[in-house]
Amino acid sequence: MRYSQLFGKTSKSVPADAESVNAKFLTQGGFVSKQMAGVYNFLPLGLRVLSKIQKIIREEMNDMGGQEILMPALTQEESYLTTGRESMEILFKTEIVGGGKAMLNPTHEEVVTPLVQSHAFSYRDLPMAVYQIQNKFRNEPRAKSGLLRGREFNMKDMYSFHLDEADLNKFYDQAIASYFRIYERLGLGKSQVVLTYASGGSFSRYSHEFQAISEVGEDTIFLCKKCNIAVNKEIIDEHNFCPSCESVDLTPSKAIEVGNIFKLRTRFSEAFKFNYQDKDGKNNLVEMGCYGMGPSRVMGTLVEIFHDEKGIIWPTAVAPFDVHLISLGKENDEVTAAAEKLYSTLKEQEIDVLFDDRGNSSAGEKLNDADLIGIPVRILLSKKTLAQNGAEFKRRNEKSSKIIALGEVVQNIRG
RNA sequence: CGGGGUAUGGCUCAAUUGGCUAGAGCACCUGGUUUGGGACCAGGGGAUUGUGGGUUCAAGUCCCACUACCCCGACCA
Repeated sequence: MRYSQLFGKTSKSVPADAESVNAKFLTQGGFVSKQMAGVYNFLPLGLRVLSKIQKIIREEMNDMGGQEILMPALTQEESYLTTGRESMEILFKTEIVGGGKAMLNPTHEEVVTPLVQSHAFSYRDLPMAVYQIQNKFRNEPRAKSGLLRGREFNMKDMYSFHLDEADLNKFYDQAIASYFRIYERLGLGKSQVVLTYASGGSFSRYSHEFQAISEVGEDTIFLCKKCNIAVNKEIIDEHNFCPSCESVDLTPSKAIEVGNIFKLRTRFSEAFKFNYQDKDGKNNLVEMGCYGMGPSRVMGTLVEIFHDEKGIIWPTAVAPFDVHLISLGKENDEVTAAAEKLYSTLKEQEIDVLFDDRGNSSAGEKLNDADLIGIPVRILLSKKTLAQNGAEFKRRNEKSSKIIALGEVVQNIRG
């Protein structure tokens, strides 16, 4: 991609209302553009990052047997009356012309439960799990912090259906492992995302949150350093010890919730009378679990965790491009020619490259933009580097740069 | 939903006690110069000052209402 043709340029000044780091850098870098409070447009750079996050999540969900579907954003009021959740304050409600009401789904239990019910009748159809990646709508009293708390936001939600509690428990534990693999691939290790015990609702003792340690987080968790797990505020109010080792030595820490899983048990199958028939011809309620993770919030979280004063430092797996190629050449000079040639070579090698081909921008402007956008590897061509028949190679997360031979650029990028 | 703050070209800001044709920087367009950390010269386009009322000879400026946005808190199956 040529930077000169990219839709969504960087800007030197940032809107005064972009206070949080993720809103500031993502807006300034041309990744997103705010529509209204808590609602964002994703521009080409931003969509690339979001898609990469979704791809990783999708692969792991498929890996644990989830089947991807797509449910509607809009659902008739009746389903919410069935579960008694029509009174949730965060529900966006709208009138249907000709009568009736519809809701913009804040989560999809009201959709997925009757959907699966209409296609699964026998114990032979279970267990199974479906998931989708789709936008959710929540009428938050206060949207805040850029992508961290929105009114419309991207969400992966998986729902699992089981014959009994034991099978639910087994799948639930697999989901925990799967979530940690996702965070790991996103660049967040076990010291950065902590399994956190939260209140379980009426049918199970605990639910679990995945909390990314960050000063800007709106949650406070209480960390047991011995077990590397935490409890949230609700739990600490009930009993102030680690649920695993019962230690009382808990350290408070601010964190961003980047995942949340629940054992729903029969909360929804009961409401919709979702029974299956077992071997003996007896009807039993289906056991359910749900597993949420928000790609857009994850994206904001990554910016909050991986940045410096100049801009974003994307983890390799989610960076919008692999390489940021900068030419400091003039129109029709040898530097420009060499950069064009290198750009073609990189594309031929299927390396995803953003080529800053602007002829009328200063070196400083290009270098600062590269730091702001945060692509992991920067390759720069100038008179100086060409004098050595080379290119400058610099990683975004390192201070130093080095000159490498023009013929070895590809292997340096891959190495 | 309670408290605090803000609203002026696309963006960041200015405009004296209420007083002349609402200024500047960035961005954008034209021409020229320039290229290793946000260059320069010349010219140019772009605003009914968030919305609606009110006071006044005169309102960006004062008053009232509303709306939007940001921050703190509450809320967050």
